[in-house]
Amino acid sequence: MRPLFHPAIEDVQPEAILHALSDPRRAAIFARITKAGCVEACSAVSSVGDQVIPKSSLSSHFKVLREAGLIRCERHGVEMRNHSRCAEVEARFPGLLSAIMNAYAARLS
Amino acid sequence: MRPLFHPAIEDVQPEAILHALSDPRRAAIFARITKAGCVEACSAVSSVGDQVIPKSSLSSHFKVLREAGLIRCERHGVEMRNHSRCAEVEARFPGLLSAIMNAYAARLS
DNA sequence: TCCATAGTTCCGAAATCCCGAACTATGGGA
DNA sequence: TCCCATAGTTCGGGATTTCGGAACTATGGA
Repeated sequence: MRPLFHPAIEDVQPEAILHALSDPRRAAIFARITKAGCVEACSAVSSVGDQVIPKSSLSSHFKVLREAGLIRCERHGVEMRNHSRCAEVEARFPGLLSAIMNAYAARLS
Repeated sequence: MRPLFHPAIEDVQPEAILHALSDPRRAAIFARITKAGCVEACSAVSSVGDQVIPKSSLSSHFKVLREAGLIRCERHGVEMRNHSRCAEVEARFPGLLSAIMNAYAARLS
């Protein structure tokens, strides 16, 4: 299996990050990966809140996060390990990710 | 003409803001309004960079920004005045807008 | 070799975006 | 008052994107 594409940090674009995180489910997935540092599998986040996400949709959400430069994915055996690239992104766009994640956390709903 | 809908600041959702600003043209429009405090008309921003935006598209971009809670629009005679709501949004989601606008400004391309 | 698990790809339906054309609203003449 | 010009919205339908079930691929273990 060919290695997955990951953009270099200098190629990461703000619009891609905003688009990726403008979906609350993707934002929740990213928050979980970031909090855990590394979530072992896509299937480890097979639901967000009480909402079950079909695995084809989940796969494309991970792809969007990966191509936006937010996570790094590598296969370990039969499963995928997803790492947050928040430190890199923070260096390139200071304050962006924390402000976004705080905004979601601050939401009442 | 009935007054335009504006969400109360407590109803403003992070995903709506991220979606609105994930389009570079909308982000540029919002930046211009914010910088100016108040841009007199939609037609005053009829192009972004060297790219001309048709007025039907422009109208819908303003609608997205307005419904996301980012701007306030009121008719003055034949034209519209658009005000940035950045102070309100800043109070609700601290650091969010400045981080986003800085991210766009930091982009090389 | 066969099977189970973990993800990806495919594809059709649904939703969204885009923009030209037609329409509406307002104010300024004549 | 009537007509026109300007400013912006709405409509319609074609293009693009998103969603998710079903089929497929990749890996490791029995």
